[in-house]
Amino acid sequence: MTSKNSLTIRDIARMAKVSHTTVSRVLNNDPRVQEKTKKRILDLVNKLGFKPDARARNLALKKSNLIGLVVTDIRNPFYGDLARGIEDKAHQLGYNVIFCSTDHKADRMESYVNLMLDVGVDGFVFASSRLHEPAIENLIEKRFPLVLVNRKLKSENYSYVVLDNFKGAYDITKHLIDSGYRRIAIIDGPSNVFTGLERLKGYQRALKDHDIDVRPDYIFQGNFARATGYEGASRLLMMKDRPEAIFSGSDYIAMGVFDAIEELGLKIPEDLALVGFDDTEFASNQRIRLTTVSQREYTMGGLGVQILIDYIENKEMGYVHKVVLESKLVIRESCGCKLRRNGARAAAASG
Amino acid sequence: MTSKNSLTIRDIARMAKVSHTTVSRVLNNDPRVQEKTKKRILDLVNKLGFKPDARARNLALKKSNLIGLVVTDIRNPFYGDLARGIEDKAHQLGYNVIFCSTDHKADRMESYVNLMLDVGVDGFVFASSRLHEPAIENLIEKRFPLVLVNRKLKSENYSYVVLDNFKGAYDITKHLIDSGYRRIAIIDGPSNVFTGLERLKGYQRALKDHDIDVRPDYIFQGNFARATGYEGASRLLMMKDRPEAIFSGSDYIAMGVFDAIEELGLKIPEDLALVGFDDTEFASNQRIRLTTVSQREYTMGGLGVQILIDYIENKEMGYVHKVVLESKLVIRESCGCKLRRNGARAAAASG
DNA sequence: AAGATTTATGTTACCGGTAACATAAGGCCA
DNA sequence: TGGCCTTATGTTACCGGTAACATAAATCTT
Repeated sequence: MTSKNSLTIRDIARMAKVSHTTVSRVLNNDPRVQEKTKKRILDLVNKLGFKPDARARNLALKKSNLIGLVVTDIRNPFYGDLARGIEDKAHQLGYNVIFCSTDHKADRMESYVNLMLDVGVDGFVFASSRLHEPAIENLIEKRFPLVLVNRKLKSENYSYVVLDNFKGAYDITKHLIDSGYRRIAIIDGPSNVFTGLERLKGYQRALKDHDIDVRPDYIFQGNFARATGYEGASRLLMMKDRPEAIFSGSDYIAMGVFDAIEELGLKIPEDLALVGFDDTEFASNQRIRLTTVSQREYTMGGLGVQILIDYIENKEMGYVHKVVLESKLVIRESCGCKLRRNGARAAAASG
Repeated sequence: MTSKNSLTIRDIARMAKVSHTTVSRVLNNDPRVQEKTKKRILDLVNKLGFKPDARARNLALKKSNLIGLVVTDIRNPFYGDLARGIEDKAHQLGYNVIFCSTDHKADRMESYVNLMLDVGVDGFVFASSRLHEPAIENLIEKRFPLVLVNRKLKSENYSYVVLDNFKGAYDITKHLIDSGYRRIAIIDGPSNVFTGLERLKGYQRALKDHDIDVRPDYIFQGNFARATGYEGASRLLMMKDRPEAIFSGSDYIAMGVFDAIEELGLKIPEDLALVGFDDTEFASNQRIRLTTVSQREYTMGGLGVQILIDYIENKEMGYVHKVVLESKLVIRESCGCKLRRNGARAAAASG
């Protein structure tokens, strides 16, 4: 072969003096073939290094064993972890993964979905989606196999695997409150995205439950990226009554907050308590020690494809799986709770 | 459709009262169709939302427009960047990308290559490979389209895009020397991998060129991961005449070095100078400010696929492209050069 | 031992596109 | 006005697998 293996099962058949169907049977482990015939064919196949053409098989079976993965940006380590979880499970189940990054742009979403549909993917894992996403809703309506991971839409008629973002945000905000902070700001992703919205809600609810005013000027929204953290922190820390604590909607945002803080010469946690969300490698670095919320994105990804493939392979049972994973608070140093525990107790008692 | 669009060009043809070939022609913008016939067909296609079956086309054309990307671990941000560069360029050229992570395990490499071959990829981008990699060498021999990115094999009969790793390592080591350090250790990836080997060589050569002994006990090798950095630094910093400076073969390794250093209560750069390689987001964080070597992995990825697709589409001109990109030193604070410049000048003059 | 059943294998159609090769109709030219 | 060329479209085969159905030989029944 020069690059296309030009041998076909008919060639093998001719050489083995059988019909091509028999060869096909051998290759598919069909029991209806005599042992010695099977051996003769297999020997030839091995000797010649014959590989059946996947394109032909795909066509005949109407199947590609390909899964489309849609993320916001594969460069973001969060999606890297997710992708790896998906990849491992998919390979284990005999599927390959094709991916694309939408950057949250509607037109990219649209065209990538079409591109992947063109390729003939058997199903989709969407890890990027706004709360309202026509391209996805369209597929759901057509009952095309798909699952959302770390995302939800407004509607509920599809399968998803998400973390309990609301609770994660609530818990970490509460942790700040319990540590004695009152002036707590949030730098978050957009609220037209599930995670952004839920984290904002969790934050707001935690404040309300502890009789702390939700100040609009303590809410900064952008995307989940580092630049947003930098801008948000720069803005917030210029205020006359600047916050004592910042809850970043993602560790990546927190990274940007660190950028700003170092520039301003402030210390964490002494001058500002900072917490994040995701528990990325960055957060666990000993120089950073960011208190955050653990996501288990690898697990989410794995669960997601598993559900998807299940659906692809037994689509008659078309019911929907909704998985909500528990969030877990990961307490390190950046929240300053170890410094302020005593004050916290007092405050909690009075609240 | 339930998930498989069951319309075919023959259905459209029947409705438009033409032959299926005419429909095929319209879909492929073949000029040999009358305008009004074309319009009639196009109207039907749009009205019914007809999409030609990619599997059938793939079979007929012996092409899949799919590229296989092989990385070590997609979770590693370095590969994330690379993947994104590849993805963007591939999409732009009408290709999709399917990926897998080998973790540098030979059997995974072998089986993933086969899996992707099964899918029918038109070519490969290998961003993971040891210096000797039978699975890849095998493909090269068969003249299967492929390109290596950030990796080379021992042989030279294939296309690749790499950074000048030797020079990058040389320069950054020299920078440490110029800053006045003499006891310089290295924590590197394995030397059966191109990048690991070249970086080690660059380091050694820089020392030799400045009449500094290459001490074997200052060389710690593992993989390019964080844990290696942690272990290496822990070991090196326990030595009686511990190094004044550490060159980490990757920023990710450097991250592990930070872990160890914080635990030991040492300061960077006062107690230890630290430099990395890759210029990841971590390195540029203001809390970290790691001096490192910029890789331009996004660019490398893009160039890589471009060469690959070129080859796929005009394979007659089967010659090989060898691209070596310039490395660039990114000087931040972790190397301590700003503190020691003066001493450095003196040392350089005497060396 | 004849008919029923099982086993091994072959024949043929099909999946849904593309493409080489007809063919029929209209325009052009001498 | 008949032959030639061009243009629009159709016929048929093909890409390389899978699968339903057919058939022939071997084995099992009774």
